[in-house]
Amino acid sequence: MPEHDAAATARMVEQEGCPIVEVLDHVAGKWAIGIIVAAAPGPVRFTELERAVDGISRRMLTLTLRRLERDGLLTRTVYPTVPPKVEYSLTDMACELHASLLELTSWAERHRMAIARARAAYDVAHSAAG
Amino acid sequence: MPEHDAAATARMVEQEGCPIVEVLDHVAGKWAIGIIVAAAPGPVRFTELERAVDGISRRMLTLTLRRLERDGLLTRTVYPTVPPKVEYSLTDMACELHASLLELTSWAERHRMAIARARAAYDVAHSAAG
DNA sequence: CAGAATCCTCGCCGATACTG
DNA sequence: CAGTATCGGCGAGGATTCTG
Repeated sequence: MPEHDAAATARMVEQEGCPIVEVLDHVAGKWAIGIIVAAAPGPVRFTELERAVDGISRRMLTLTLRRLERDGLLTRTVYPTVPPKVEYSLTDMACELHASLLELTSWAERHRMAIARARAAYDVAHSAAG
Repeated sequence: MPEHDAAATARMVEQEGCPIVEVLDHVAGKWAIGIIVAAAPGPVRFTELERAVDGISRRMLTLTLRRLERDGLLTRTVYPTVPPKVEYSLTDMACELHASLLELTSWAERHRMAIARARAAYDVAHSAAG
């Protein structure tokens, strides 16, 4: 049983919706970004995502997929075959999001070196001096 | 004492830089987005940020500011007056990021209702049925 | 293949109190 | 005004094991 707070959920629907900070936390969360970007080209299977996202554990992949599905960003399609086959696709809502997320990962890729250097500089400055 | 793992930091600088997932986790983290967006128009003071970011505690504001400064996204300027005055500004690197983050918050704003509804729907579907 | 279940650890994060 | 210090709960998240 997930047992999410039903009262809180009802309040959200009747009022103004989900708090922005919570939306962003889900949608731009540590693993969600990679998953959405990886799922954008088309239906993707569980194991493909596991390889694509890099560093994610099976557990966190499952949990994040469930949360994204609950938020209406992913659709989950089960094919009752042996072995089982499950495909994840972005909803229209998530497709709209995809471009921004791509920009984000592109930015991260371009600046990862600069960030590493900034950190090292900060660390020496704040260990030697007070 | 921050005591970050110096060996790991050195490895990052010499090799390919900071892992993307970690960059994204910092830059698009729960509070970082709001802070960067709020600081984009120009130098912002601590208390302005505290009011702007909505829901953030003084502690998390401080910690997130420090982390963003360490990553080279914010510059912190202290004016030795009484009472003290501290201003935070985005670095060029962070300015580049700002546009993407704005798109993100805009998306979140537009879809918060839909997300709340999706959740409610998911919850009833997965409590009644198996 | 695509998970569910369990255990355990670590860091986020709020609450509170104190300071230059 | 702009922090720092400390405590404590709770959830993120890895490792491992089991399953239809």
